[in-house]
Amino acid sequence: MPRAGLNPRVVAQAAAAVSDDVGFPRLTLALVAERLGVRLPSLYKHIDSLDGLRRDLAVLATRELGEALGGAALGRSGADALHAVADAYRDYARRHPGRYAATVRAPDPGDAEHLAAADGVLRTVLAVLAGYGLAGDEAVDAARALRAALHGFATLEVEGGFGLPRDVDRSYRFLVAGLDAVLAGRGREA
Amino acid sequence: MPRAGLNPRVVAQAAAAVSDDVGFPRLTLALVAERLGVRLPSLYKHIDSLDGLRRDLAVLATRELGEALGGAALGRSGADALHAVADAYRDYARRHPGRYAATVRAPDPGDAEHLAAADGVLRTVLAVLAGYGLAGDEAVDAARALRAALHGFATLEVEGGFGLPRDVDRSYRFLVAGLDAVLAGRGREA
DNA sequence: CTGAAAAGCTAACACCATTAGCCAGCGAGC
DNA sequence: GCTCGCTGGCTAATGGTGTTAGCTTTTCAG
Repeated sequence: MPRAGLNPRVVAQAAAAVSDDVGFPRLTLALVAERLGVRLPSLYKHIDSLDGLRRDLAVLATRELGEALGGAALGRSGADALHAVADAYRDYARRHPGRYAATVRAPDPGDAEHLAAADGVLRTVLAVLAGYGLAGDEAVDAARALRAALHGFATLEVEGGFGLPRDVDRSYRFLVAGLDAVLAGRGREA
Repeated sequence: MPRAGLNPRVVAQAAAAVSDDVGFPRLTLALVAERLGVRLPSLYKHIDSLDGLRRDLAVLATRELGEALGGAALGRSGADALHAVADAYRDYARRHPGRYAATVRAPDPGDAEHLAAADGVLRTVLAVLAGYGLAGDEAVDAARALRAALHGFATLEVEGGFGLPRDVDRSYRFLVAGLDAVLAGRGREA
């Protein structure tokens, strides 16, 4: 019997695929093993536990999200950058709902790899805010507000939380326009 | 052996307590039964399934949230109402994190009870927006943006997603001030 | 070619959700 | 006040899941 050639990275990617298919809360070792054509206990040669796999998935997804945001911000600034980054954020959540859900997991303080991934996202956001003239404590506040707005919208959209018939794209543009207005207002004062 | 005197409402309340204790994802029938001093299968006389219990909890929590928001809005208008409602929203999420997490579940279209609970929340939000002169489609956009911002902030705060040392209360005030500014700007135009 | 590390396997266990079927408490009505 | 029937709780059993232990076989270094 030839070997399957697994390693932690491949297993995490399979977990990402499963999570996107069935939803993050229904991610299960049985489904990951099935997708990899392997018996369930074999996974334990490459992961610590289900929770460990969830952490690995969070790192993978956070890294991907950071790359997507960074790519969107590249070569842009000001409102242009804000729109591109916000679009990239929403796109990632819609295209990879399971991965995105894994993203909300907070890194625990000693986890350098996870912290680095989260820092990648944060750096791009702070760069966008710098384009509005925001820095220091105020930039942290703005980054949190921005992330809260984007995360809340993405979650509610993906989770089907917008019941009313109003077009979601329009509401999204309303939100981003509002974010731009707030940041511009704050930036000018600084 | 005397009876325990359960009913669907009592079971849902126990589920709410468990969910606040251990977190919504770790809500389990075993823990609910233990809290009620009853064997696990006995719960099935009052619930349909674990998923059904999660729905019941969502209804309970959404109703409570609606009442909290409605109470906060009572007798206020404009920015005053916005601040009160936003504070009540954040408070509810912090005091009842498990219940709050249940809140994100979208009602399925045929579920009148759940829809009514969600409508209670929506009505209060729309009333606040009316105080800014917003109505119609624009009010729906604003309601979504407002909910996204509050939900995103609450989730990230409760989940421990704010890693930086900056005071979270200050960031929260920044967010609400921004919301007020956007709504005031939009309202004036109308 | 050989030996040892690593990868995948089977077997076993504990925990959970769910269903079937039993028995006891309790109220309606004679 | 007694009985009948309903209802609420129970035990037992099943299938699925995460986890560990221990075995076998592939694979690669020397």
